[in-house]
Amino acid sequence: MAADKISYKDKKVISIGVISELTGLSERKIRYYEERKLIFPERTGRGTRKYSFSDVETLMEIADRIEDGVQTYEIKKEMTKKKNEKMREERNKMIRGQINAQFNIRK
Amino acid sequence: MAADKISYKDKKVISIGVISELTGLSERKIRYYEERKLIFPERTGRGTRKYSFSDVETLMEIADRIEDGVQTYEIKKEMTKKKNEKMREERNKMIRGQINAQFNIRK
DNA sequence: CGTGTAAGGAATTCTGACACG
DNA sequence: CGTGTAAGGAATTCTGACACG
Repeated sequence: MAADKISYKDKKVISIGVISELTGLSERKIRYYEERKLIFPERTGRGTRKYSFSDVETLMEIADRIEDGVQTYEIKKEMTKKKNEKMREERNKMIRGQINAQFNIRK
Repeated sequence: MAADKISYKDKKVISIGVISELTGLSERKIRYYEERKLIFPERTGRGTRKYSFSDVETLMEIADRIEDGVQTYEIKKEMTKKKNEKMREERNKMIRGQINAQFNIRK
């Protein structure tokens, strides 16, 4: 159930034309942000890019940062930082969970 | 928030080629089920069909029924019936909610 | 009835490049 | 650096039709 919801948001099924409409960004911009490693579409068998709803959100954030005059390289650093913070959080949650499990076993 | 989740599942953004891959159905079949009013894609400005993740689920159900030898007309009736049941349920929930609200006001 | 296929056109997407700055 | 654009090719999608049954 929960896995289903994740898959809708992250499943790469949207073509660049629709992404362009959804984000208001030109296809040129979208391809350029990929070149700068800010976005990672999948490719179909014959090379067409496919994006997810998550990618739409990421692109909106990128567009905001660009508007603020931030360079793609800086944006990439920001995004990496955010991702690491999230991973640390997840890890801590897991460790806490395991500690609790230990206590429960001893009871 | 809740509205966001609905929008991902029901947002029509997927082209027929991807839908074909996702469902394993030929494009011919997918277009035919539309002709028989079982599925309702949106169209982009220039006429390209766009489907949602909900449509993927609906198509899988249709494929199952077809495999059972059920005709499209019957499938349509089944789907209409199911939809009506769901709407009755929703309505009852709402009425119950309003009755509860009435009681709360009197308290 | 449900589905495959060949047909021709229109729209989409792709890449590499030139341009401006 | 970020983005527009013209260029040419390849892949996608669309419709209406013929076929089988």
